[in-house]
Amino acid sequence: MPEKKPRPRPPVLVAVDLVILTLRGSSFQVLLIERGNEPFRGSRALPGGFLKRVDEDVYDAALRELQEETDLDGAGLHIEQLGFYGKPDRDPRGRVVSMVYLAIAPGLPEPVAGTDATAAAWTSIDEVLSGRVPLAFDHREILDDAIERARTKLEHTALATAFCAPTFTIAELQRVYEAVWGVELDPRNFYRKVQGVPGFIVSAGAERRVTKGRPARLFHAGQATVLHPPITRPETNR
Amino acid sequence: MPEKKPRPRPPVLVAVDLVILTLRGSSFQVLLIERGNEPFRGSRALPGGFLKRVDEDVYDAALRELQEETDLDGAGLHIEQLGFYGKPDRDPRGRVVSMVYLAIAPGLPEPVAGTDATAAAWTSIDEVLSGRVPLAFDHREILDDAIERARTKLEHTALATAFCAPTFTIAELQRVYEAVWGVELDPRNFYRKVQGVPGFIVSAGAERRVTKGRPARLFHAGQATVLHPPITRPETNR
DNA sequence: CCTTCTTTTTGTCGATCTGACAATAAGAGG
DNA sequence: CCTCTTATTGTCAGATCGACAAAAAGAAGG
Repeated sequence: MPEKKPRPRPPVLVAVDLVILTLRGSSFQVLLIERGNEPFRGSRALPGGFLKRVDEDVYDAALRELQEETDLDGAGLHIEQLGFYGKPDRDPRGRVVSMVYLAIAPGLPEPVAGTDATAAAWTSIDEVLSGRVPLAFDHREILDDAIERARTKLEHTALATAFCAPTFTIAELQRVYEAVWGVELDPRNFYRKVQGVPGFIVSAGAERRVTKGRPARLFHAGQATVLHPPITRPETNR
Repeated sequence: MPEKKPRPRPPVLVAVDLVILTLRGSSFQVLLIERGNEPFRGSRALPGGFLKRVDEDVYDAALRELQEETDLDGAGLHIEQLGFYGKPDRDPRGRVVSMVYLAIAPGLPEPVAGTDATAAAWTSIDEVLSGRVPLAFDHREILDDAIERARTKLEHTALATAFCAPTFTIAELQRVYEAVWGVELDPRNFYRKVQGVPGFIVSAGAERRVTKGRPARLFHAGQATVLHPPITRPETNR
């Protein structure tokens, strides 16, 4: 916080960016836009923008960007701070500090085309991590941080339920862990383990939903945010 | 990230604040300054300030503030991002967004008096949490987040070693957990558990250091950053 | 030197948890 | 009714955990 007599404050621009992760089928995906302006015109980038009014809350700005890019209103959607990115040379246009939020959404239909010349599209995480889809600015680094955060929080928080619809089966929850961690889990042990965590998932009546085999019970997210005991990630995969 | 034609950008100031936590004896403490200027003149606050130059890295600014307030040069010291705080009304002087870092230091001697009319002092966490020491701005909220972060990270990262000198005993490490969590732990089980985590602590020769009872072996931090298995917090204490 | 006290380190034991994997249950589709 | 697929319940040996005993290694005092 400030002290001293009024000094000239460096002109720094504050941006708000979003990493929106989802699961479509068994594919771990992120929402990217195609930039319509320089710099990095034509490149993929994370959705985001600057504060609109001087009194706009940073969190509200994130919700606004979210709604501009997707048709999500943020209700029931998981949003948390990821961090800030403020290297002096990260934007060639000048000094820009980005406040980045991480949002987790259940599998959604095709994204809405953005306002102007921007087109939003779900992109496979693998496509980005392999380098086939290069990202503008330092957004690759930001995405790496977001993925690492999601992988870690899956272990000891109820974050996995944010990838699921309001009601889901245990097998669907397992697919979240498998897709985000990139591993295969034993359904029997996963079933037992998940049910053993108090407050993680609660039965949603005796309902059922069908695909091919035996009908599965439906659950919804419990009130627990931290998992005791945690769902541990197999050590073979990092 | 930005799009569109050049628009007027809201004048937002970027501040950098620090939560510096340490352990002095068995007391969990935070470094606070006494504000020498309005607003909140005379109140306690977290150390921090604005970027000095337009091309100053945010992280470098945090290191600079750290050195101005303590005589630490950041070497061997744990520093991580805590988050950003950007509510529109958090600073009566105008729109200020704070980027906050969390620093963990081993028990240090008395802090250095700050530059101008500011005095830095270690303050017991309990004094602040109980409300006996009110903080300026939204710094109470920031400190709450920092403490929560430290408590959680103690469980599954090697953060506890950042509270210790380069070389330490297992009993000293235990005191870190006990002070930060506010619990008592069984020395026998703690000893066994800590040694069972690969890469957490490594023996520092057959050295020893004395107080009263049997001499203890010395260790230093291993290369592990995440703990497998984690050091679980007793459920009695939250 | 011997006894007492303190703190560290090594064990022990039963309850619990975990991972590998068998077996059963409940439909769908012929 | 038979087969195929997926969900759910069991089983079992090895690992882990919390509570607690016991041994080890000095310091302090007589």
